[in-house]
Amino acid sequence: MTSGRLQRELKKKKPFSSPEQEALLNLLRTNDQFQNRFGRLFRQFDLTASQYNVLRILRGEGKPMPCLEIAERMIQVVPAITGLIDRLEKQNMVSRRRCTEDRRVVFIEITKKAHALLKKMDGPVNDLHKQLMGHLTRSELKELSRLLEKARG
Amino acid sequence: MTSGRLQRELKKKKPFSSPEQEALLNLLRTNDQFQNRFGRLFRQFDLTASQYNVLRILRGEGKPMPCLEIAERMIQVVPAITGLIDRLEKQNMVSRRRCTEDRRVVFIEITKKAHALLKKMDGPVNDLHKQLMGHLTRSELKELSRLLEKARG
DNA sequence: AGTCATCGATTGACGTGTAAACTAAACGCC
DNA sequence: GGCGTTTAGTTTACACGTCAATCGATGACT
Repeated sequence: MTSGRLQRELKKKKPFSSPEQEALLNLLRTNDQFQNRFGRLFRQFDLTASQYNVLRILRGEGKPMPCLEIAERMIQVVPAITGLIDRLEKQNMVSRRRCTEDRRVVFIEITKKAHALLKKMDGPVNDLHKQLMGHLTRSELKELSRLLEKARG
Repeated sequence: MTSGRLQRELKKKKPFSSPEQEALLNLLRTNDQFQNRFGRLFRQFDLTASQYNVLRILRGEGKPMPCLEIAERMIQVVPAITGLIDRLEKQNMVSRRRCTEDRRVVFIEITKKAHALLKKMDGPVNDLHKQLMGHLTRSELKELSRLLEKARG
């Protein structure tokens, strides 16, 4: 009976009403647990998960990006980006620059300070990836990714 | 090349540095998408996901519960529960009652109004479960649960 | 009995996610 | 040129989630 584990974790009395429900709750719970772990790691560097995410996106792009494009890649609702950028700007992690051709768009640029911070974090972040997922075999990881993509699709 | 899908979704230029990272990001993304769907459903009934969760726990238990026990089952940090209960109480979904033997603990009880609301929501919630996960076969669902439990463990 | 540690719950400060309404710039089209 | 629409970004209001600090009630120990 492998299906008892989540039930036990939730101290649930009745079994799950369907495998769909069980998989869903497993997903939510695993995600929650992992996010906590990452949150704690990021906090050691005075960043939140979202802030780290923004910086990663900017580094990956390699050049300044408009606000909206960042928001899209984060699947984040637009208004939230403003405050996020505000706080990063206050910490000198990014800088805003108004585009001259289209004065509606604001370009966000990552600073040297942020670059250095990210570099310092790369090791620990990768370690955590390995720690959270490393005990799955390579084929299990591929299968997990496949199932999640199928679920999303 | 099945691994291209998430990369495309994130408009990422470089491939993932490891299967661990890819699985992790797939997890985060799938979770996010599903939470949005549920959030939208709950909002139609003027509830948030957390509030619904509290009510489900209370209904499942079948009798009043102390605050702390609810918090534990939600994996939620304790202080957040207070406000959550506050809002539910304001909507007459739960009621607080101080325990007489140990005056530190506060028992939370679900109201008839909440019971009726939950009953009305059961159908739609189950439908959404099916919609989100129903296109996976039974054995895929079991495998997904197994992998997630293993990842957590 | 008196003091100290612990426990259940709460409060306050901060960052974030969501929706709705708004500003300002750019575009489209006559 | 002028008018409406679209677009990028912001503000505001509210619900969380997290941490640190608090408060009253209980328990434990001497």
